[in-house]
Amino acid sequence: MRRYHLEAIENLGSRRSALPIYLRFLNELSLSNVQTVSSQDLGEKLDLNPAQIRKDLAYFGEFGRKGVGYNVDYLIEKIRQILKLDKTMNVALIGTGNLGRALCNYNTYIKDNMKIVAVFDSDTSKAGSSINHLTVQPMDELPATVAKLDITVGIITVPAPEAQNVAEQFVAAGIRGILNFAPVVLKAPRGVRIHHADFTAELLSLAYYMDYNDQSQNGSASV
Amino acid sequence: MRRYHLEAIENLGSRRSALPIYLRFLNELSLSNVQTVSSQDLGEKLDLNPAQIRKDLAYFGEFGRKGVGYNVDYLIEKIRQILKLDKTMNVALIGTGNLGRALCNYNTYIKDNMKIVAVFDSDTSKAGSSINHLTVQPMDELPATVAKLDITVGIITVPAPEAQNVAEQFVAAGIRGILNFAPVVLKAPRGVRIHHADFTAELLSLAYYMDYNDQSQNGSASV
DNA sequence: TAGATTGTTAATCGATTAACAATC
DNA sequence: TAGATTGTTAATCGATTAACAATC
Repeated sequence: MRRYHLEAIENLGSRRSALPIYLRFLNELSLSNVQTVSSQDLGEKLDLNPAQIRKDLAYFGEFGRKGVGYNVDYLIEKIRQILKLDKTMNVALIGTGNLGRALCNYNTYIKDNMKIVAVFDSDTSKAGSSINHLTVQPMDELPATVAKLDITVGIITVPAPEAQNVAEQFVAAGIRGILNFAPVVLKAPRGVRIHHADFTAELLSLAYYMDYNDQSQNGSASV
Repeated sequence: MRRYHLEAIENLGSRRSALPIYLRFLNELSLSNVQTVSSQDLGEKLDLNPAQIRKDLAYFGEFGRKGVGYNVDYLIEKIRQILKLDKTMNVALIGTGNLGRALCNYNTYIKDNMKIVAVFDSDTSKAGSSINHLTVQPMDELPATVAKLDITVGIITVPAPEAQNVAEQFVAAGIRGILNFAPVVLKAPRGVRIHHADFTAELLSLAYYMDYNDQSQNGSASV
């Protein structure tokens, strides 16, 4: 009786590696003036298999030195290059509910390379109001603003039923990547990348796993 | 030259199935008075392989009828049982920044089975202020409140450097599951389940994939 | 009955891990 | 030199998909 599949929902870290995750920890190390790190160290801290980390990095180049490890600052530089974090991207956000406003306030920059430069809401009564130095615009200004400000990324924070429609307006306006917070699976044409930031799914599965943990305490199974 | 690994960051949907995702779509169908659905239909809508969906569901029981498909309402009921969505869980949230406040306002219920019933902030000057009918409490009241209100789930919306510390306070107070929004990998003892809702990692990898799409348009590769 | 669709086995595919030669 | 740690190959493990008998 294996729990073969729901395991795949897994919390981050254990499975599926990710350069962004490495980068975050490397930045910490750099701040603490650590100069060198081994795949062993990284693996321990991030709960990953060292072989996996070496393989991930080796895929993009030879960044380490045998017998020594990885130079922290050099590795940071390389990963930033790979992830294209050098050039800043302009971001438009649609949906000025609580979550949308939170993101706008988060910082004008959400992470080093992403900057929210325009905010929209389909509710025209909201147009003209101000969020963290940005003026909320009506939807019909989207195409012109995207072109004018060279916006390449869109963030969707509208209610689920509106999300697909909003995504299509982003695509029509020429956006290349979308981060979707609405709890629906969105479709987009090839050439437009959609990432989902769906914490409601994480919450829903949490209860399941909490009980699963109960069981494993009564004897069997790992995790 | 395969992009073998970063593919794993993938947007939801394509790989790794998940009962919560099925449930969401089934609920839509139910609202539209659709009575029956096939793994084919589900697969098309959710961008998943029908065999995968059948396998996922079959693992928990025989919910379908050969030659017919799945009864929507029956399947909803079963999935809700599996995910333990029947009983409500009480949730405490720590960190009343923009994101924390957004979640509190989201609804007193965040999803059917989770209810934020207490809010904390380590900044004692914030204690006593009110967010959506909840009074912000100082951290030292956490253990007593968790016990009194039978809180089993914790949400972390503090800055990254504080997150591990906050998680440990949750654990000490007896919480069983944590949803972490801070961009760090948290450690917790066995028996405590941690899920990550890390949209910053999704954002960071977005740029990488947007360029990758460029390349695939110039000839090669799938995805 | 003929057509459809499940549940499940078998085949494929891909990802993770172990192991080790190369080398700092 | 001896010890450490990479990059990478080979072995394992697990997940995805195809295929099909069972059956509605």
